[in-house]
Amino acid sequence: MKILLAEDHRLLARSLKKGLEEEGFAVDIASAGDEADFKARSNTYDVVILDLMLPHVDGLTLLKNWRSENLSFHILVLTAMGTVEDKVKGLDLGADDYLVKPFELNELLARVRALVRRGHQAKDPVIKIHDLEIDTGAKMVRRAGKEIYLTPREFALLRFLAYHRGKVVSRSMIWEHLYDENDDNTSNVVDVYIRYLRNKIDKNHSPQLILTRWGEGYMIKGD
Amino acid sequence: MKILLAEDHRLLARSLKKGLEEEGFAVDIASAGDEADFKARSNTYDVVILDLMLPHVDGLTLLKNWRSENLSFHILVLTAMGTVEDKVKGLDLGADDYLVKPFELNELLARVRALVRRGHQAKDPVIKIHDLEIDTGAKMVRRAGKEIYLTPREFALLRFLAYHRGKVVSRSMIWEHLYDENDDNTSNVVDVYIRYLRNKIDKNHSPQLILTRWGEGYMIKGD
DNA sequence: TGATAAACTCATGAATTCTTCACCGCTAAC
DNA sequence: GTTAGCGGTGAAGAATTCATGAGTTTATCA
Repeated sequence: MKILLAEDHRLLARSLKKGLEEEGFAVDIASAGDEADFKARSNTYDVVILDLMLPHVDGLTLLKNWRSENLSFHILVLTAMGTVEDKVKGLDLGADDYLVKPFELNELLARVRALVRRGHQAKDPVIKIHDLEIDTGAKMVRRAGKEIYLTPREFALLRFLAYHRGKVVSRSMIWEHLYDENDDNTSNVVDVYIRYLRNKIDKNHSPQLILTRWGEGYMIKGD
Repeated sequence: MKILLAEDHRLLARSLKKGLEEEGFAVDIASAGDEADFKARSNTYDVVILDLMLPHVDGLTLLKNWRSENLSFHILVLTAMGTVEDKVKGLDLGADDYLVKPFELNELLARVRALVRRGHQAKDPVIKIHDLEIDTGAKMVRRAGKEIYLTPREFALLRFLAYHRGKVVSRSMIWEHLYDENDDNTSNVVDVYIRYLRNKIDKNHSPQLILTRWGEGYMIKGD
């Protein structure tokens, strides 16, 4: 299992490397953005641990590029405490997991292991539900073969539903995933976006894929 | 299923309460240590979610006391990131599970469900009684293989009965576990919901699973 | 900076669920 | 057998949740 650790802070990087190695991983370190990019492309890593604050090339940029090129490794993003927006952007841009600094080594190890596991059950970046295809890499959606344009939020919502297909997801869960602040959520944005999605995806099609469970939340049809 | 949420931070408490309620739990909130202690002793909770940083009476103290008195609820401890010692102490002092802030709602819900299950010595999230299956995770009910839709309250009632299968539960017990501290009861709602349940679950089936114990309450058949 | 798209808020009506209430039938006890 | 109380039942109204259309703010990009 090979891991790329893109972390600028030398001391932290070295101690994480040590911890990961004790766990049996092979660890490369990149201390700047461009270096991380180069290494990520020239080796085959199982997991890339990416600090968003990197010199030379910004972590978010890397994330975006890697994802759009559909590289095979999973990405675990590290963000500093308080930079909430990074977290949101990170997840939107396709990080597989994130961790807020400061964290415990054990926590990091657990999550890396989880990502490695995930990576080995050859997963298709394209989710298919009936005649709906969601290409999570290219951010492309098709229904009955026809391409559909979704705005970023719409796509994020659809992906979240699709990821939990066959299960009811509550508004709170959706809200938490799409937004960050747990503010006095009196708004009905989620409902509105469900409607937008239905207009683009379910309208003039059957069966309806987006279902409502009264008092519980929404759900996308399973297979 | 009734839950006490001992969390000081108002906004977080409210949003967690909402999330838990969408899951079908009745949630009381305590925003200070002494309040939590009082409520925990004067109600019968299935799970107490305890933030260790509480005003007035410290969470660790509560934990220690409750444990030494062998109270019946399970305890899920919330700790702030980085306070490692808290975590260790928490587990040593007998918390049943812990969660480090910030956490995802999904994670919390999963753990609470697990604790509820533990409290009733059920390790399978699917409860089976004769040809009735209750999936407490997916909130799905089947009788004789056929899927049945239940409203949130109906499901909550059935789940409560199922967890106490083979035992008689009084109306007041049912009422206490289905509603939170802000509701007061002078009606026969429980009877009415029993009827709704019977219509959906017992009608046209045998044997009858929901039994009446005259003058005592209701009971669902054991195995 | 203005034009355009996206994100969000708000108000309203519809659908569904929740609760109450009145009345009836049944059970248990005298 | 009578009776007092308990539980069952149907229906109506209250309350909650959803769907929807339109308008407002915010972000994006030339």
